[in-house]
Amino acid sequence: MKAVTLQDLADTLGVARSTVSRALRDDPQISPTTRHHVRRLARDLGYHPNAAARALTRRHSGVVGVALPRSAPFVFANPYFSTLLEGIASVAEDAGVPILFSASPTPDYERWLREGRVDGLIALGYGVRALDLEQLEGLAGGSAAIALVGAPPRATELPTVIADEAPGVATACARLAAAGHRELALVTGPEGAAYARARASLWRASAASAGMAIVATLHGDDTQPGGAAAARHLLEQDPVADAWLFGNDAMAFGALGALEAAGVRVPTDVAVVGFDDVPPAALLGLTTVHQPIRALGEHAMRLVVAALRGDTAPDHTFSTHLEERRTTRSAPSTPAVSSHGVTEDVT
Amino acid sequence: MKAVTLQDLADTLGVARSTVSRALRDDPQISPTTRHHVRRLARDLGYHPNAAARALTRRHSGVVGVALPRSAPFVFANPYFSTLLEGIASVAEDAGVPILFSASPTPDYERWLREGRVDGLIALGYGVRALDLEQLEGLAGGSAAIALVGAPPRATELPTVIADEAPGVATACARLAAAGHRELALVTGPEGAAYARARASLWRASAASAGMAIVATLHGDDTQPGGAAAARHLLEQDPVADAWLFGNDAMAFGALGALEAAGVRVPTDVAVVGFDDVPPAALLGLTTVHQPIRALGEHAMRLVVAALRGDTAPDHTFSTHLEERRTTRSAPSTPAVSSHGVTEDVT
DNA sequence: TTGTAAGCGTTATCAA
DNA sequence: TTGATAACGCTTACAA
Repeated sequence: MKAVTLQDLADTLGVARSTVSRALRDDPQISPTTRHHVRRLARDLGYHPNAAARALTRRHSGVVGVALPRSAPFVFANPYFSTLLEGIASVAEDAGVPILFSASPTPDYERWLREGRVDGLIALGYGVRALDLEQLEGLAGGSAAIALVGAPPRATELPTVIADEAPGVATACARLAAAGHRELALVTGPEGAAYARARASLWRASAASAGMAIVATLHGDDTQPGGAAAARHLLEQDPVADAWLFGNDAMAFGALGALEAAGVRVPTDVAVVGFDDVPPAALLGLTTVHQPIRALGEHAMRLVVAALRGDTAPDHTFSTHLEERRTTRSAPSTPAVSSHGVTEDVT
Repeated sequence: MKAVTLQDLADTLGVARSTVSRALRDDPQISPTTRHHVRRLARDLGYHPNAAARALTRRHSGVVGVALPRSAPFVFANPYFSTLLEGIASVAEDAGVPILFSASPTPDYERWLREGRVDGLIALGYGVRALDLEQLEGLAGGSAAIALVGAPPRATELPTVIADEAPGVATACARLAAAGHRELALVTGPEGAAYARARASLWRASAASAGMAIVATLHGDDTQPGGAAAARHLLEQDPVADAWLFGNDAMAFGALGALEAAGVRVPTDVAVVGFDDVPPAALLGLTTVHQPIRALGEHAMRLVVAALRGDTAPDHTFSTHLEERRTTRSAPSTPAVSSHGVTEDVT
């Protein structure tokens, strides 16, 4: 039951184990015959190089870690992360790089880098706190290949993959204004999260310049139940805002369910706009700000793979746009009902 | 930029590195003072044990591999796998076990085990072929901790986590029959997949004993577009079966889209039943056979973690049930329209 | 309680 | 082209 080692091969072949090692790795200076013999024996005996020993001498593991921002139930229940992982994993697959992950909220990932368990790291979203960021920057100064996905808590030199949210938000506001909305409700992400704050102020600014106001702001937790709860709160207000903006699609899904349960018609009574455009959004006909999630993941892994090879991958700027579906109403074709000039807001 | 090693600590402290090693690991026989000194220095210098060296001497890595059945885009686009991973990852998180994965279709995982890269393995679904199965059985005879999720291609001694599909399917057929359906269409999974074949014959048998017949069978590819394509085919038949059974929810989602595009009303014109009950199914109101996907994943990881510790986890049988939602019609409350005796089929 | 020394399985350097 | 041999960083008998 013991594993076959290089020494075993060397012994039964009567050669030095360095010879075997070389034969197995296409070392240019090795006789074709011995190479052949060694390989045949290796196959016959089922030899597999020990990963730990190899990593120890080579001083790298060939593995890339992915740091998830929260615990497993949250991350895997959220299609945003699945889609990000889809992008990450598909590039990793092509590059032949195995991925190590743990959903632990503890910053295990920094330890992994230091322990040599992984050579590179992709840190997702608000899993990165200001404190960790400093550590990561130090590590990156060494040989670690690091990429961040999503807005970090502060400006950093670390390669960061992010999409410009302004275009999508601006279009959304323009459309909402054109459809006659004037007072909106906003359900943002967790209070502490930098990205949520940024997104919220972007919505506010865009709404203002489209001639609308945000009359109610709630903090959600980025989950579907959280969105449902927010919806119930919003429904209690008087008057109820007739267009609701969400910090992500998951919350919008929850709200849609709550709205249906309450017998409120969408988009007739209230319009709903999500954020991210995760796959189920299309299924449900949710109008949402589209982010190229999968492409973000792909690019992050590409950056890391390139850094691992000592190369540097080209930078790329991602954008967003509005995906208009069935949870918002379009601008009235006949301006009969609305007041004059309303349609001027449309871009 | 070089990493701090045990030797470094030993040198600056003037002790042997074995002493340092012991002090760092709560070795019972070590003086509290030296232990304290060592630990303080370790913290100050930012010492982190090298994972490769440790794995090399300890002969295990502490990592568990997850073998995905297909390539990344397929796996992560499918909520079934996300949910499975949710269960797997949440148990792993509690146990402090990192997860290594690659979505490569090649059986890399068997190599991983032999290379000592992972100590245990969870192989998902039809990623396991008959050939690999033999290898895995051999490995499990050694010290490898292996668990399978989903029906393997043939009977095996390997711990397998699976849900009994019969109850859910039986109820579905009973309800369909009660609602007046007599001729069904079935869209199964990939032709070669063992699980798809099993599921198909279960549907056939259950339908028959509920007095219905399956008049059309199509092979889908378990994806949403595949389901949409299947739906278009089914719509061309004459007459169109008025209840459609799908091998998984993803295909049912695709079909629902195609049906809507074709202007066919669900469930009035055709009833749709999915399989798995992935999260979006509830969102869409899809009637489907519920599998406890997350629990399956949790249990698989529990089996592996237990095996890693030399323990043995309790066996558990999972079941299925029908989740009735809006894509099937219920039995008529007044038996006026249907012939006598129809409602007798209801359990 | 601590030190010495022999591995763990591989790679790499230097001779031969 | 091949062979010794010294790392790589840690653990673990066995001594002291």
